[in-house]
Amino acid sequence: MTRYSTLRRAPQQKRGQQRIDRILDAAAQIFAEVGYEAATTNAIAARAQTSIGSLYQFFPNKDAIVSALVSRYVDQLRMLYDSVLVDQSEELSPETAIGRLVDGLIDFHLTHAGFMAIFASSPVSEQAKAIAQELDYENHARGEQLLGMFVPHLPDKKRHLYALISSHIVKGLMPLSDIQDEHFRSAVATEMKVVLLAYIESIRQRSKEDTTNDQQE
Amino acid sequence: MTRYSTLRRAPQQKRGQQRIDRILDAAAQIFAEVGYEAATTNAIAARAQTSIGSLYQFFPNKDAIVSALVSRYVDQLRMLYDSVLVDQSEELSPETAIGRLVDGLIDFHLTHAGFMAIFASSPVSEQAKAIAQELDYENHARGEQLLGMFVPHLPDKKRHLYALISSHIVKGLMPLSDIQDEHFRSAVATEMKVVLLAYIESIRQRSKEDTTNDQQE
DNA sequence: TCAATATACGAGCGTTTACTCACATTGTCA
DNA sequence: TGACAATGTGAGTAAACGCTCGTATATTGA
Repeated sequence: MTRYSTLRRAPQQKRGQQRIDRILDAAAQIFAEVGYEAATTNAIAARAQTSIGSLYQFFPNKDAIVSALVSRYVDQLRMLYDSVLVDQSEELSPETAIGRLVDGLIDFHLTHAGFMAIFASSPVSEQAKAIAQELDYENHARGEQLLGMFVPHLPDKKRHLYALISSHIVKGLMPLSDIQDEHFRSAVATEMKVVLLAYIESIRQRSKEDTTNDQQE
Repeated sequence: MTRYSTLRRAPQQKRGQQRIDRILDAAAQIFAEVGYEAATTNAIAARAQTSIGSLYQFFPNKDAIVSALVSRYVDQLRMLYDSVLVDQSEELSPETAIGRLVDGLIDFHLTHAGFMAIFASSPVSEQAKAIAQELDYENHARGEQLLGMFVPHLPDKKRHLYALISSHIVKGLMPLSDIQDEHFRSAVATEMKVVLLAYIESIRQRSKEDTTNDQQE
């Protein structure tokens, strides 16, 4: 249920919707190939086998195209998290949860390879930046959720910080899984899990020490 | 000893060199403020209190300005690593080495705040991209060097992978130290050290298991 | 079938921007 | 001091690009 809040006009007929989809697919490709600034609206229209006029029939400007695209991805990411975390029956061990999550995220990034690489941190428009933050926020919020499960009784502030760190670790490692061969990618996946689990373990350790100290005072 | 291999003409007089420096400083500011694409050469010249003509007297094009800038930073980064790692008398513990390194890197990023954030991963030109990879390479190579000290007898391939992971963890966490307040920044620094040390510990552990298994066979 | 609405088209307008060039000023060295 | 080189200047040029608008075609509903 991607929101086209940024559309100039909602499509009324089937061909309108199809054209929008084609434009978005083409845009994703071209952004991935040359980056946001260098991607011309004319090139996007051409790739989508339509005219520049048709493009602007639906999208008020270049920004709106990126926004719609990112919106699409945020939705997919949300679904990914839900499928990994929610539909499981009862208690997950950190190992299996992190394992599934990392595999899922790598797969996600692989599917949208180029675009994510370009977009993740380049200086696109304000509008798009705001929507992109949803993506970061989603990762962070889910991280907090998981941490809450694995390390109970963490003060809010600490849980917030730890989740922020974890999500940025993942963000930093993701690009590694985009480029290289299958074998290398699975090695990266393993390391990503190791890092996160080791970090969680250290959080647990420190949390235990804190409560011990509290009791002493 | 920043290389101006990209200059159109090497400055012969003092004022030429000064102008180049002013232009680079101005460029760093403007890139940080608005990003690479949106930064106009005219704006850079204006900020440097010079004319657009003078700018193009030395720099053949916009790319060359970024390249020179990045070159500058790579050199500074190299010096940072040397000061942290080399001039120490004998054996460093992982704790102190990582501690110094993280503090140094955060300080480095803070000094060049905006520019790094913009540049680190945005789709600038080919020329600049190549030089930026030097930066990544420097981080990776130094990571390998450190790992070699802390965990001897690691196969080259593994040391390579582990260093790659470590450098990308740092890269991912760096942006967190740019934005927020002093207190938050030091918390991030602490976590960064914890993560890296925990990761190194897990590498040590696994390396030990490997050799044990080898002996069993 | 016909009118009304939705969609499609692309030449071209207006603006922005990297970069040039003809000329002015300053520094160097005999 | 004079002459040559180095540096400085900014109006102007050419190209690129986002986007409009007048017009043509397809779809829908009655």
